[in-house]
Amino acid sequence: MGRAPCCDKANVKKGPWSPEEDAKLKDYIEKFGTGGNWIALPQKAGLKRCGKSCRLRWLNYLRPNIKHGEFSDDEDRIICSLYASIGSRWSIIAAQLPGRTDNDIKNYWNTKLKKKLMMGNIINNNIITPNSSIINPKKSLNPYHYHYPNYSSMFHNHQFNHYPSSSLLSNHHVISPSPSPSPSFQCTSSTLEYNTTTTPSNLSSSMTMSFTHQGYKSSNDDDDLILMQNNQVKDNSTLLVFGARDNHHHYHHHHQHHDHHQHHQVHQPSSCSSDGSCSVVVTPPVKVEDHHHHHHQNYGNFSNGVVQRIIRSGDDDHHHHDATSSDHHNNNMKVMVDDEKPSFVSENNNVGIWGQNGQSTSLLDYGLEEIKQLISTTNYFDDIKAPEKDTKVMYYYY
DNA sequence: AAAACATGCAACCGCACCTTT
DNA sequence: AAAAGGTGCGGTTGCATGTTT
Repeated sequence: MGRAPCCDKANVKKGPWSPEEDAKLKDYIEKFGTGGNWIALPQKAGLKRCGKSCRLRWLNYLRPNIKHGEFSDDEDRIICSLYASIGSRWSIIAAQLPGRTDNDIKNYWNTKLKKKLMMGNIINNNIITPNSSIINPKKSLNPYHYHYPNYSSMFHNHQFNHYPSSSLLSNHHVISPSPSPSPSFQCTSSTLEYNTTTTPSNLSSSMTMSFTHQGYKSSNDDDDLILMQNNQVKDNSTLLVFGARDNHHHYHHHHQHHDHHQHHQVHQPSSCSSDGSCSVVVTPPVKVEDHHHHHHQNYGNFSNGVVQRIIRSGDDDHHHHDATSSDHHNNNMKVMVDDEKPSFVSENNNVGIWGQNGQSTSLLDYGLEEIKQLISTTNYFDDIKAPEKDTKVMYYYY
């Protein structure tokens, strides 16, 4: 049995708003406010509209300081980066863009920005042939140390990377991320308590790799840990891993993993490793301002196109209080990177969140490729499937 | 010129969650 | 404690407009 409709559909107007309706609604709200009750508002305001419709019209169009029109480069970057870190939580993303509505951003992303990202770039010819094997990042680091003022500059490069369709998911290429100076930002309460300032200038390269499951399963079937294979990283690198194992199916799969409203995964890139360690820690996501939720879904795994955090060990993790499924066993998974086959080990303490010595990397510093990766493993190319056991992750080397 | 197709965007819908009774 | 009411979110739809054939 479904719930009762919020209004009498038969006596309610639908479709576009007329200027008269707009005026009525605007006048009423400016005089009396919403009264905390959208359902009752249309009747009081003399509108034959559903309360939800009034609310939407007000929030998305009529309320003051709504910004329409072109998105700026900065806005693009913020949207991209936040999308990479928290997925399609449009309301949260909108909170970072004054005057923009979630609906606006959502539409913009779906119709333009995503396409820009997928089609409009690979940077400065830093393309490793699609069929190349795993790249030794050491050889790739320095030559690809570029800086871009913003995403827009990348969009305009138009140096297309003509992937064969499936290679988007399975092959390896090196790009230069966009270590642009990014604005710090603060989220409102109930969103991300995140306030950061700087972008490392030493971000040097990134690459994608494929990984294969090695049979590890956590207690939760969805929490597949991964092991790297053929990894040749050897230096003081710190890695960021972007998980994107597509162990679900199509379009909707990530939605069920959104515990939307209160859970917000925070991706916390690390600062430069300076202690000689090659270790990387996969931490579970952070739950922010969660006063209400008690069921946690899959936030610690590599599905659903939401980035995972990988940060170097040795730092304080004062935010790490959300026991997601993947860390029922271990608070963290640690990836040891060395000459030999790397492996995960548990790491139960000293998890760095904000980087070392107060240095932090903005949430807004995701590279283009990372976002593309996320797009490609969520819903943009539904027809492209990774092999069953493959997992795509993205690395950042510092 | 007009039909077909593509695009962008405002608005709607169902659902999950929160609050009130 | 449970049901009902209200809110807000993300996904989807439908239409107006633009573009291509």
